[in-house]
This record gives sequence, structure tokens and C-alpha cells, in this order.
Amino acid sequence: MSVGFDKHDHSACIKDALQSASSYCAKHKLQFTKNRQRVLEILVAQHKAMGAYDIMPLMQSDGQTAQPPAVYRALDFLVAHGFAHKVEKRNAYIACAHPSQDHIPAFLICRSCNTVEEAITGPVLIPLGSAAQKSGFRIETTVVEAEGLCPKCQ
Amino acid sequence: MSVGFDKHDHSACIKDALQSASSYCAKHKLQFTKNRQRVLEILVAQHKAMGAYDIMPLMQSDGQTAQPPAVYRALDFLVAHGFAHKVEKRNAYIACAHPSQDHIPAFLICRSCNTVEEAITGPVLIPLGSAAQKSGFRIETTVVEAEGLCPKCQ
DNA sequence: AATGAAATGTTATATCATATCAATACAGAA
DNA sequence: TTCTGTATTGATATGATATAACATTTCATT
Repeated sequence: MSVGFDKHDHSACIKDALQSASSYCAKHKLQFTKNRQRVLEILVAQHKAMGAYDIMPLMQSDGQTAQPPAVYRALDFLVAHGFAHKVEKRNAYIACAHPSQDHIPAFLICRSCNTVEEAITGPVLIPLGSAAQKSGFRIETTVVEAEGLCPKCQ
Repeated sequence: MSVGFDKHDHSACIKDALQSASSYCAKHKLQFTKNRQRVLEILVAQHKAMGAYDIMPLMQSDGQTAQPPAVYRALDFLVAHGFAHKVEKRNAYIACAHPSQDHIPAFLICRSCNTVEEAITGPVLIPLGSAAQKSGFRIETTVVEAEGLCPKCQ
């Protein structure tokens, strides 16, 4: 996206993301409702980390504005099912960069240009996992985020 | 702390933490001011993750209440110099469990009893680091947090 | 004692998120 | 299809977290 001729590719990639989310929901008997679709669509289209209040005005379909609970409910759904992730360092949300793959999300956040990249993670947290195991802690969700300067901003 | 006879040990551990922070500041020409001392004292004394607004009422010395900027400034200082950490998943702050050791903090957060344990981390983030290196990203700070159930709450 | 930088006080406001309850839409059973 | 219970949404209010801006004070150094 963003660069001229790539636009069409990007609109295809939005469709793909919505399609695959849609079929995942069908398979798992989840309701992929209008609000949820719309928010995912927005996140994929922008493919950057967005605050809930950035998403809100873009949600309105006819003439009415969405209210905070509508956005947060949709985001909760998307995050719960892995279609999107929350970037804790920024209180922001971003579409998953490689859905369908079971993974622990990890982000590289540029403090200058604010771009967020979802890194591909191998077995990142084995040491933390083993520390947890030692103490008998059962991990359910994991946050891994690194902040710094991206190549362009250095 | 919390269990009868241990009380005295804990008050010693508070003193130790303040002492070592104090001498670190002296060595590095940092001002370990009253507000900063007080907030660190509170965090060490409670040794649990606390919101800024939980700390605020405990800060008041004579008769006046502390205002939000006072707490946040003290917390920023403590976090910047490694005396405390922010737990992003909870928007909460906690005294560092092993200061003086250079480390990337990592937390185990129980979703039931809300206790936060700072795990001892080995080279936790080598895979993320190498992913970053590949893309030329320069990491400055890192967040590693795991949420789940502690042994007691399972 | 003078001076400039750092820290604090104070007021206001921005930003992020949830509680509550009424209304509606939906899936599955009869 | 119609019924019925559950899931979702709408709508209002409010809670929780964090920062901007600028005047004042404190501190280290001269």
C-alpha cells in the first residue's frame, strides 16, 4: 500500500484477511459481526498500531458515531481470537501480521516514527517459560515488546 | 514481611533498598529527592505492583495530598534508573527485585491474585534480538511479561 | 551571595477503558 | 416458522491512567 501501484495489492490483502477471519469464525462458530469486521478491516487497511479512539470515528457506517464500548468489544473479540494484538507499550491495537500461524506475538516499536513491526518469533520465551515452570506458574498469555529506533530513524 | 516475626527483616530490606539507591544516586550525581525516596520506599514496602493512584495518597507527608504529576515524575525517575519497573499489562509499578544487577526485567503476573513476580532472566530475548538485528532495528528497552495462574491459584 | 539547571507545586485537561442496563439480533430447538 | 435463551449492540455515564503548561522553589556550583 501507500506506494502508487501497490494499492491494488493492498486492497486484495485486506480482502484476504477478512476472508480468512470470516472462514475461521465460521469453522469455530464465532459470530463475525459487522462491528468486528469493520474494526478488523480498519486495522488491516492501516496496518499500523492504532488507539481505540483513532478507530472509533472510522467505524461509523451511516451517519452515527460509534461509542467507546463498541470499539473495545470488537477489539476484545479480535484480540481474543488472534486476529489482532494489543501493543501494551502504546495502548494500541494492530492487525495480526501472520494469522493462522499459532505464535507468540512480539513487536519492534520505533520511538521516533511510531511504526510497529510484528517480528517473527521462534521459541523466544523458553527461558521465561522454564523460570515459570520452576516456580509452578502456568502461563496463558505473553507480552514481548522491544522499543528503540528503526533503521530509517537512526 | 506480612508474617509476624518477619516484619523486622522486611523493614531492614526497605532500608537496604533505599540505602543502595541512595548510594547509586550519589555515585552518579543523581538527586535522590524526598518524593523519589518516598515513592521507592512505598514500592519496596508493599513489594507488589501498584498503580500511580494507589501510591499517591501514601505519598503525603505533612497534611497535603500529592498530585498526579508528583507521582509520575518520581516513577519516571525510578524506572529510568532501574530502581523500579513498569508492569505494562497492568499499568502498574513495582520495585526492582534485583537492583544493581543489569538485567532485562520479566514478569509473571497472576490473573487471579494479581501478584507479580519478577523472574530472573537469562538471555531471554536472543531470538527477538536477532530478528531485530536482521532488520537493523536498535533495541533500547524491552518488555517481557507473562500472565497466567500462579501455583496457589491453580 | 549569585546564578542557572533541576525539581516541584498547581491547575487543568487529555487519553484510555469499563460498568450498567435497555434494546436488538441471532442460533438452535420445538 | 415461531419460540426461546444467549450473544451482541446501543446508549449514557463514569472510572482510571497520564500529561501539558507554567509559576515557584530547591539545589549544586560558582
